[in-house]
Amino acid sequence: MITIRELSQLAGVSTATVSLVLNGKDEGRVSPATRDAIRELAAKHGYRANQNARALVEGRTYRLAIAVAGNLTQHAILGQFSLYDRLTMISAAAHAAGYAIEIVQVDIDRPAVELCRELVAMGVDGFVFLEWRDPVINKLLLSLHTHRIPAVLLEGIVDDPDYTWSDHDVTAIFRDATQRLIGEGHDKIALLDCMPGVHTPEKREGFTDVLKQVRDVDASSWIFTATGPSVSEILDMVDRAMAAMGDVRAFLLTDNLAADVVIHALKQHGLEPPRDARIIGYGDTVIANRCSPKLSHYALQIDAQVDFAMDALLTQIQQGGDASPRQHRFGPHYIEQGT
Amino acid sequence: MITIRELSQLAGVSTATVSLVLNGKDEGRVSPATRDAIRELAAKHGYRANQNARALVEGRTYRLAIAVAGNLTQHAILGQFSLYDRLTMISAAAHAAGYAIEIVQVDIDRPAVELCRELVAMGVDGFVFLEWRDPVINKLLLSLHTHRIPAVLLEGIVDDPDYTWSDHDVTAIFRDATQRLIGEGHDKIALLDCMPGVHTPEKREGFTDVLKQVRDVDASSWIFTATGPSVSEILDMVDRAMAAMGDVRAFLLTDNLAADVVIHALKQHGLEPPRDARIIGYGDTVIANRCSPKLSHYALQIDAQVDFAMDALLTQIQQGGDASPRQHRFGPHYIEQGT
DNA sequence: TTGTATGCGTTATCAT
DNA sequence: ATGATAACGCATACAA
Repeated sequence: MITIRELSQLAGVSTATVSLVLNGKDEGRVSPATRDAIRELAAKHGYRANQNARALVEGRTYRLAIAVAGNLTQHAILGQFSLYDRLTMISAAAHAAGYAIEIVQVDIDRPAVELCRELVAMGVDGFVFLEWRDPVINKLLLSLHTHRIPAVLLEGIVDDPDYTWSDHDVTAIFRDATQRLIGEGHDKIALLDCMPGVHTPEKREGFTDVLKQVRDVDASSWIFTATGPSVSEILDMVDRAMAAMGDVRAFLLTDNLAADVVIHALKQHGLEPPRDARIIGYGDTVIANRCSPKLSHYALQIDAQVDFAMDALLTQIQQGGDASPRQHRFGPHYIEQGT
Repeated sequence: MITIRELSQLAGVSTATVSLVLNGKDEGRVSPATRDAIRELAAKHGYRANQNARALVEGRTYRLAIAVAGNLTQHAILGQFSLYDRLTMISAAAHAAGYAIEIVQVDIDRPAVELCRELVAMGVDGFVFLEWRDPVINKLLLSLHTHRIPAVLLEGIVDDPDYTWSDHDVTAIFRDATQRLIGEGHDKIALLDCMPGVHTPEKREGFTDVLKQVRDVDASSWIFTATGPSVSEILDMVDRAMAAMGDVRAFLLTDNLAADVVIHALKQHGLEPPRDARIIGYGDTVIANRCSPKLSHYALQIDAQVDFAMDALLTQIQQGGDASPRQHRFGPHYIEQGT
């Protein structure tokens, strides 16, 4: 690891000059000749700034915390399937900016005051909250806000305009999906809610609203629910759907997770997607790609969300808290595949 | 954040004394009175050492990398389900020792030389390799070894005694499981291999060996395979097992992931576990707890493995590479539950 | 038993 | 346009 000092000796200039150049702060303060020489030298020796020295002098830690909600009794197994992807993406974005991360499970059953204290005591430069549906998030964000510690909420929404978050627009997505199926000429559509409790109102609203507007039908009887994630529950749900609306050939799935089982169930009813049945899912693409045929679905655009959130977070850190909060709701992003 | 200097002023001693005490290096060098006073003061003000300053002076980064194998075309979705747990545990252990982490996806399809260079260039103090089954791990470990960068392999085995790893003893586990079922009086046992390719030989060996020794039967015809993870594949596997050995009531599952589907399949055959059928699984406990009834299984003991690996890694970092490598193979750990 | 001094790599403030 | 130099917080060799 070559240091800025060695670099300065090689270039025959001072460390200050090198620092200016390498941080892009040489706006008409360093001659183009020396600037180019320094850059070339740095590239040649593969110079990489020592983040610890930088952190020390800047009074930061160059560490971020990724906070995931959980509790002791009930693991967030459902959302867990692709948490790994999210963590990897966040870590990559952090790494690119010189940050390392810490992953912290926050037990939401504990008193909020304690949680706030612990989060602050972590001594990180910023927080990424991942998939928080629990209302305690508001208290945590407020606490961090008063401590002037930047934080973003990834895949979640809070009302207060002071906070930064990004999410996808669930209602818009299910609206778009329903419209798509109608546009394809389907008279009947079944909404298979295989993940009740997760954005259930938004999903149903998008579905029923469009059917009411476009077709003037009350689609509430076209919604079928699996109370749990088990195979038998899902099979039962499909059975009920087929029993209630025998000639339905279009299905909207509230989470890709159940796709494999749903496809199997449809086959048992003599329907072979995509030939005999049309299915659209919603959720993680990696999961949509697991079933055969691959599931057409609306993606969560995690990569775009991570980009947005990390950019907002790092900006806030850099500007010392007087950066304005950002919010973004990602619209429908449809991926056509086998079904 | 109170510093060592402020602490020293409060205690009326020098920073050196405080440093010695707080790092436990005051072996008969500081009077008990001042030592206690310093400790009390530190606790009172919640002193936490600035890791960046420490890192700077020690010439370390206080960052670890967690390297996960993957490639662009095929995501490690199967193992991914509980990667999140592992990452969280590792991060917690790292945090306790003052380390932050970076998560890096290593594309195993790329040239090993490139990968090695990139890993070294990360500039971390150590590596945790998570669930590597690809032989390229040997090259990576060798490269890091020559660069004197500590590394451990979690849930994996390499032959070379120079490397540090921990894993569970798959053969021993399936031996134990088979013995357990025999001990319970089961004449016939079906091995349902729902995850071919992952430790397949070890699993089969443990199974057939015990049945050969104890019962003198050739159990190779008692092994049934699902070529993929899909629901229909697994249902088909169970169907074949039931067709081939109609009165079998004991089932050994090569991965908990399929438990839900297997239970469903057995119910279709009129078998209600645990009343009519006995099932033992293998794998992550969080997954075993998802099905109903909960799956009895052999656990991976990830927490113990993380403890072991992280302790080994941190020791190696602290001792500057002349710490001896450690290996450990965790034996069977049975968890009795609903099935 | 305790204190002083030095240096780690960087940024930023002043001179020059 | 560039160079000295002072911090930042800590660990440690050395002095007292």
